[in-house]
Amino acid sequence: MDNKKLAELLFPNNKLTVEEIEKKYPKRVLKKGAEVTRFAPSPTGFMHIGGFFQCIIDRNIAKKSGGIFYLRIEDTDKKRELIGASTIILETLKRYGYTPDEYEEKGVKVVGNYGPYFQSEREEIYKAYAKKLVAEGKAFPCFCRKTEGLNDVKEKREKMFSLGITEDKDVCRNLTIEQIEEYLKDGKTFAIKLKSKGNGQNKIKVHDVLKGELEIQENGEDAVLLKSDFMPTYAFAHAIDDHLMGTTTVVRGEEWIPSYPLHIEIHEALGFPLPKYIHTPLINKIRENGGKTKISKRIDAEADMRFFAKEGYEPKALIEYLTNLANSNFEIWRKNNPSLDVEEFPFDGFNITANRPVFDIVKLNDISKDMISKYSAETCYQKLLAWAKEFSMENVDYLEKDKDYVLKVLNIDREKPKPRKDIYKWSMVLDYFGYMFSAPKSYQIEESERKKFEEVLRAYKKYIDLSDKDNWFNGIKDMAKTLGYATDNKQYKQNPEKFKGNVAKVCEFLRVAVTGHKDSPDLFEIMNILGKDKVLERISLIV
RNA sequence: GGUCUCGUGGUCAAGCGGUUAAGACACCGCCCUUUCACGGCGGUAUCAGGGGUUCGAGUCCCCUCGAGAUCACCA
Repeated sequence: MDNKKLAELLFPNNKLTVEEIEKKYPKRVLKKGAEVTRFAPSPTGFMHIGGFFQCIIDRNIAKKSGGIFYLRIEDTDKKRELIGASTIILETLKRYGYTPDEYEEKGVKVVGNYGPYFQSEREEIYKAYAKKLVAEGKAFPCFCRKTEGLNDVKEKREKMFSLGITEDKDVCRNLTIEQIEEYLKDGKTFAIKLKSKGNGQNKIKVHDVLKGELEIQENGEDAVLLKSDFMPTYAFAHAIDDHLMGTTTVVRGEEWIPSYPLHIEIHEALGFPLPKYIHTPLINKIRENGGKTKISKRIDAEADMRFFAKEGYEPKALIEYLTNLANSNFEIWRKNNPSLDVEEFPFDGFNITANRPVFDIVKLNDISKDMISKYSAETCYQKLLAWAKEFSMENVDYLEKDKDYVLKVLNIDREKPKPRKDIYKWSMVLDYFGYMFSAPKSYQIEESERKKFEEVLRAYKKYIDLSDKDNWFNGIKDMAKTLGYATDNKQYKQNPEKFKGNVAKVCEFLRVAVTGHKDSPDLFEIMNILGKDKVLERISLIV
């Protein structure tokens, strides 16, 4: 068969040659050891936390080596594409301070010389390489009817599994040029498939940075390179783009390992050297039955990066949490360098734990609490306001009008050497300090203590003194003594039966009356900010 | 079903043939304290199981089991 003739037959209008393309994408001039990485999502919805996890690795590898981190949108499947998804992805990256070195904002701008960065705009490139492979006899047209609909595909798949078929050499590879000409004349559409030289029974050794050498079945399948709409498949586009764009290390999820041999064969057919591969572990969640499964868009809110924005998590807190998942020595570093930015951490992208981690929001909360506890009241206010403007408009007015009061509230137990650590996301603030804005709706008090509770409140009306903290407490102490409570904790502990309780108990009652809760920040601060009138007003609501 | 990956406390995990098996989160207790916290100190709890190799195994080998991923003209 005359392959050159076949190539012309199949691609009569594609004059762009591979040589011309290669000239447009010269080798990157970077310092020795510089790594080029990329994040290459398909715009099918929101940005997934697993994708962001990979971005952290990508960016660190590039940054630490003085290389390039770029964003490429893999929008070759029109059916699955969601309008606006690529914008969400870029916005998410920017929110976390991860603006790529090269990227494209559709209709706005292109940053970088290796674009277009949307695969749908690179059709001519893929066709040129496909044409070349056909001309070299390494690929062929397949006229088989496309499998329509997901159910058909699934059924066919199930059948193949049950039969244990590992090879799939396509019948169309044996078509004669006359047959092809005829099909073409009939207007039949075709896909371009790789003429695989592999054997599914053979094992080949492949290399992954994290897992080392892996032994997997060789690719034995005539995989589709160009779909019948002439858009490339992932495998084909990946090989071409990462070659042209100079990617040195491919970071992707470990779900790609099984198709790794295919990618290798495509690289070989194309004559491209293989980049390094890092197959990252998938992030899991614990399920009700105790098992773990990969964190999923459908059931886990945290899979969507927008969740953290909406909840008002600090971007850096999430970065630190995820960084720790990748490099667990981060915690020790953080302990030794409490004031450094996470960017300074000597991240090792080539040495990431191979286990599949379980996403633990409690741990994230802890990191976040610690971070926020170090902020000044003013910083808190600004961040809270920014969050409200984006996700809680109904509170913006109030926050702006009563800035001074909010600032006072935020300042409770803050800006001191050992600040309180309670706030971990901005969405919780107004609720958490709800009692500073309106009287509590319920009180955390047991019925058995109700009488004592009310007795204390009645008495306190006479003892209240907010002139300063000492006077305030002396007033409470005097009252406690009069009512039969211990004012000395040690005395109380020695003879608890002699007293109704200790001052602590009295404070608890007062706290509950004012805030509704048994736990709240410094009580004097709260009363002081509220003012004597409001405190008395709240007490009057009860007795 | 085939193939591959991964199994150290509840969770994240150090560990690379000899350790009292780090550390962090969570949990519990004590101390500090005018309350709640913060902080300090301490505690419970882990090598999936079974065989080897070795003077010695979480660490090396084999098997079993468990969990996960994948097998599309989706990425």
